Order: sequence, then C-alpha cells, then structure tokens
Amino acid sequence: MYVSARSDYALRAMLAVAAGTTGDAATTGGDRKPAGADGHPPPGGELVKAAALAEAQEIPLSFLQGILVDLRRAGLLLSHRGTEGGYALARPAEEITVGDVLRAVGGSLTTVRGLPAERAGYQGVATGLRDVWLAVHGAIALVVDQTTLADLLSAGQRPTADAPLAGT
Amino acid sequence: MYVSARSDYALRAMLAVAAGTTGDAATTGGDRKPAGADGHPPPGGELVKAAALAEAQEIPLSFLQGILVDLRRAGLLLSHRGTEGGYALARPAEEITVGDVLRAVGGSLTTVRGLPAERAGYQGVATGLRDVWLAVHGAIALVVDQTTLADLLSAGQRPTADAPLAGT
DNA sequence: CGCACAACCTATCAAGCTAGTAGGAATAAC
DNA sequence: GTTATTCCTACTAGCTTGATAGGTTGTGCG
Repeated sequence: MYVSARSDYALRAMLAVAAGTTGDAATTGGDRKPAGADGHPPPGGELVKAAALAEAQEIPLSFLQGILVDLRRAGLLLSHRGTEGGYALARPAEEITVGDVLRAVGGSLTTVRGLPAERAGYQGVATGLRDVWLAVHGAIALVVDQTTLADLLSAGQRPTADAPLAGT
Repeated sequence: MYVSARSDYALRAMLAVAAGTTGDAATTGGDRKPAGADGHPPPGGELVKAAALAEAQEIPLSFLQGILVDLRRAGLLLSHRGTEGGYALARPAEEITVGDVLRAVGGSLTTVRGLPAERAGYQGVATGLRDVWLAVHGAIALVVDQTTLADLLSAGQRPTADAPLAGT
C-alpha cells in the first residue's frame, strides 16, 4: 500500500491550480492576472504558471513539468504557452475527483506487483488473495471517487472537521 | 496505490505455510513428515521448507528467504534448521490477519512518498489531502485487519463466493 | 522581424526495490 | 566425529522511480 510521489505531487498541483495562485492566497487579494485585453479568457479559469505551482507546494520544477504533461493528456488540465501562459482546469473543481487525478498519472488505481488488481493469477492456496485485493480496491475507489477537488479546498479552509472517513 | 512484490510474496508464503505443504495438497495425501521419533514436535504445526514454498508459489528462492527472515523477526513464523528443518506458523491461522503480514514486511500499512500517512506535512491548499489519505488508510485497515489466513484458505476451497467486500 | 518568456520534449544521473549468487552456521542422521 | 541438509547472512547485478539539466517550440511584445 504505497502512494507514489508522482500521485501525491499531481494532487497537490491540481489543488493549487484550482485555488488559483500561490497557495495561501485566500486572504491576500493582491493583483489577479493581466489577462491581456485582447479578448481570449482561458476556458477553465485563470492561468497558473508551473513555476508558481512548484514553489507553492515545494515540488521540483522539472519533475512537476512531466506530471503536468500527463494531466493535460488525460484531459484534466488546459495549457497555454507564451509570456502569459500557464495551466488551468479543464473542468470545474466540483467535477474532478481524486480518483481522476490518480488514474491520470498512475494508470490503474491499484496495482499488485505492477499489474492491475483484477488480473493477478494466483494459484493453489493463494487463490483467496485476489478477493482481498479486489476488496481493497473497492474500498479505495469508494473514497477517492467521491471526493472532488472542491471538497478538499473547502475542507482545507475549515479546521478539518468532517473528514470523508468511510469506516474508522 | 501500489502493492509491492514483497508484500504479495509474503502473503502467499504465509498461506502456503498455513496450508502445510506444496499448495494443492488438499486431496493428495502423500507422505507427511518424518518428525524424528526423538520427541520434539514443532510448536506451530508441521515444518515446511523454503524451497517447497518457492516452488509451490513460483517465488524466487533467494528473495523469499529474505522475506521469511522478516516474518520470523516479526514473530509470525518459527524456523528450525537442520536436515528436517523448515518453517511453521507461530500462531494459529485464525489469529493471523492479512494486516499483520503486510506490516511485518512493509513497515507501515500505507505510505505516502515513503512516509506513513499520518505524518505528511501538507501546506497551503493541500491541507485537505491528509484527510483523504487517512480515510484511505482506514478503509484498507478495515479490510486487511479483519481477514485472517484461515478465511483465505477456506475461501480458496470454495468457488469464490463470499468475498469480504466492504462497500462495492 | 527579433527578442523574451514559458510550455514542451529528450537525455542523463542517483536511489530503492527486485533478483540472483556465494559462503557461513546450526541441526539431524550415520 | 563426520556428513548432508537447511536456515541464515552478506555481496553483487538489472530495473523502475525520483530528480535533474539542456534544448526546442510556440506566444506576446517592441
């Protein structure tokens, strides 16, 4: 039961993009974005630069760039190049779940020895193990597929009251 | 969400030890163990050799030996050297859970970037992530701490009917 | 057009897990 | 006591993941 650094970074980056900017800009108004008076606002919202994400969440910038490419190819992020470029959510934060992000960077949600949990191929006395992994997979999916980025953002503002705990 | 080969092998080895011998010896009676008429039966049951475990579950023998050392140090296995040596369960199969085995070889049950889920140290907009990992941890613990080796052995004989599914 | 900026891509390096090999230490049988 | 068998403990190669550096392509502005 191991969550890779890639998955953790991807979720933190997505949350930072959803929040807009540096990370604790909830109170500090500051300057928003120039947004060029030309007339092409980004479809998903405001554009956040990769360097800002790396600094806000303390993620190695070059490693983060590879993760952002995966998120864009999965259809979760929109990117824009150039001087005022950056990243924005492809969908509202209410419609992006934690499971979407995990699957975008990790392939399958749960893997056993590198393979998806469904195809394990046990034999002899270990036949029952497959059901255990499937049960674990279901329990994890129940949590991550029902938690959206918007949920996490609102939970972060409050003093951590209603954690989406399933059993204990 | 990644189950390492070490954890998978450890569970399969424990199941093979619990079953007694090669793996599908439920029907084939064959020769049991000589057990030397000297008068010291193994406390946990019958002794199974590491080579038999490796062949029955197709685990690299040398890699398996390192796993068996961990299981012995964790107090889950008893070992005996010599001509008729081998491994046996330190407790009945009904009192050993899947979680016990996973913790013996993997340290903590769930880790995020190598650290236990409890101490993650998020900041800014990612504060809510900690609750997600704790919820996942709880969901996994609910499954693996309530499934014993005896449950898996009896489930393997039946045609896979009552999987211990928690939610879906 | 030329310059600066930022996303994008490819190659390179370090670290941990997986896997295999060789030798030492303990136990039972002869 | 000798020998065979087995557990036990290093040490040594691939391989995947984490992390890094440099170069390329697209964009806005003067």
